[in-house]
Amino acid sequence: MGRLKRSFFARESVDLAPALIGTRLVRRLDDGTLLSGIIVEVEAYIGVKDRASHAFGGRRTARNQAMYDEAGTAYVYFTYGMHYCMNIVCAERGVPQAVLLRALEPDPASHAIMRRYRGVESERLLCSGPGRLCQAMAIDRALNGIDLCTSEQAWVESVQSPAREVVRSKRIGIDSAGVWAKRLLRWSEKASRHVSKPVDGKRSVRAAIRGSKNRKTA
DNA sequence: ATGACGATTTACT
DNA sequence: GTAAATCGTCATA
Repeated sequence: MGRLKRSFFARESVDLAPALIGTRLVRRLDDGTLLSGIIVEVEAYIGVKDRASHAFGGRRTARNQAMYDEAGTAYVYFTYGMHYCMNIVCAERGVPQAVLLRALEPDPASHAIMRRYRGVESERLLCSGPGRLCQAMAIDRALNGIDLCTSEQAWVESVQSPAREVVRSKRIGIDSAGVWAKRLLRWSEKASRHVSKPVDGKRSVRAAIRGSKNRKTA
């Protein structure tokens, strides 16, 4: 359906994050190829108070400057020397809030190309993680700072579909953020098998199988 | 100029 | 479960 407008993104990250679940991220390559997927997992980064945010304490650097731009701006950064992560900037200009896109349910028409970009066969592993989804969607530094409300390279669309059950949990990979590591600022579609990590308190299928085996042999 | 580290992923025990 | 991969970024000097 239609591209989401700036008014959709212009709100607090804790409000935007759950609203993004079930919408569609679309990427248009230079040759016109379209790649897309339904957003099934996101995290909110609350701003200067948020120890886990790149903008903690009001930090403003060459890397995170996009976080201070207007709502609907893409904030893409490089991390661990090999992966990209994509955020959607929100709130008002000058207020560094953003929502990290952590997982997509890839649309079937995109599977073949995503498999090539990712180098894996498993559909489940195509977009189930912030670095994975960027690799699958060919999202890199070049998209940092683009306006998702007007860009021809990437945008977000509303989707008509049955209500998706959304669950909250703790954010991933920010254990060193003190009390902020415990806040429930991650949202994911409960039924999705394309989420990057199981929600708190739920073991992965693999862990459950291993657990039952150990129980029998104990 | 330098060193520690990361909003991750992958392979392996 | 643990560890390696791999390099830009940021704080400190």
